[in-house]
Amino acid sequence: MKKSKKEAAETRQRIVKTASAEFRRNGINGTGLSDLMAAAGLTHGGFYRHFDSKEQLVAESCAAAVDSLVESLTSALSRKTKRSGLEVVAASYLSKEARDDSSRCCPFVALGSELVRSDETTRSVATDGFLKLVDLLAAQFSRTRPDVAKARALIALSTMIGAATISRMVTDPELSATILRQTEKHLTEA
Amino acid sequence: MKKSKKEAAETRQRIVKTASAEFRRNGINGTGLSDLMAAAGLTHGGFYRHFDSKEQLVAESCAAAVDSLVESLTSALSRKTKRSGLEVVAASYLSKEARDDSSRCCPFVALGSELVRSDETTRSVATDGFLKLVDLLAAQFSRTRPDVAKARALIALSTMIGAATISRMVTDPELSATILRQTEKHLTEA
DNA sequence: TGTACATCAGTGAACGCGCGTTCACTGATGTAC
DNA sequence: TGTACATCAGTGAACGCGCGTTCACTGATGTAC
Repeated sequence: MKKSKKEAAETRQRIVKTASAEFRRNGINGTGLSDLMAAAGLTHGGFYRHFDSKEQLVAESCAAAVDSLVESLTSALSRKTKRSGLEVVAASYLSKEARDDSSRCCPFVALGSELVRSDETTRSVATDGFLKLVDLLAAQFSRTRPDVAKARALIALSTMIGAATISRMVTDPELSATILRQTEKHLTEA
Repeated sequence: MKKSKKEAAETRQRIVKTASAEFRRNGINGTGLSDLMAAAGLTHGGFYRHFDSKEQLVAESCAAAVDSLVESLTSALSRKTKRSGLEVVAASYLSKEARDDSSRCCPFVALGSELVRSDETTRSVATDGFLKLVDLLAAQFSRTRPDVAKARALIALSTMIGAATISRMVTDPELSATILRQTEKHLTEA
């Protein structure tokens, strides 16, 4: 049953990609390794050929989630429109579609309070990921002093992450929509 | 071993209060009923004399956490200072002390992404709690149209919740402090 | 007011279950000669 | 290039553990007469 090195590398990548979606969808605690491996088309026994522990996969899939978010934001930003960079990013964070598609959303929105309780390595990976997002957004504030741009980006991201989290938690659909709308308006008018 | 009605009611209250701290400290999934009951000075078997399920306790302790937060904010706001209401609230959300004391912090910061995955009842309780905080903060924006004050409060709370969550997640102490400081500055200068 | 009895808060053992992890095994892959 | 053998990706059963929940039991409380 042994697979070639190339196949094994593809399998590993598939597990990380699946995990990055499943963790965001069902939470870290809510995603068992058996279900996760099944979702990747494998049985659970093979997991430890690729990873030392579940926590290691959490860290890697958090990094993968950030990378795919950065990629999708970069691609949206490269489509030249009349909208500012911040408008594009805010629309991506604060649309109803993003709110309802947890498997593809920002990992800090989907997993925020779970990441806070993750181990040092995972939190360190999450920190790097957050800084990547800060840099990406700060770069959109052209003609602004770098330190000011970074502060603005940091605040805008915190605001979007908080608003997106609350908009998911709330049971009243109207309130949820209001949170998204008002926050987007606030960010793009300032 | 039966206790009087008064004692039983006190016990129930003690369990909710303990849970409200323990859930915030260790997360909902990270807090087992045995440990929780032990922390309240009881054995786990008695739990179901007071609650139908763990989830019911989650809902009640979320409400209790919001109530105690509202109380502590109200008390801080009533101490007349030169600071505006928003300044007082922001200081309370974004101080290092608040960041490091998870058992007493805002439940949306401590449990955000876990509450999103909780059941309808819990999320409904959380929604009511969020609206209480919105109203409390909106009331601080005097001489402002009520709908504008509510929008401002909603955005300020989202920002504080997002920033506080990220400041806890991040491994770099300097970055964590910067997030708190810049966000507080941003909120109180606007 | 006193007595007999039902109630029920709290105990601690036990339940089934799913979790993360381990392991013996299979058989295709990769390597040494 | 062909052959013998070591490697190891993936399988599926099994492990111990802690979880939420249930239950028989105890004995003080509360109630009916």
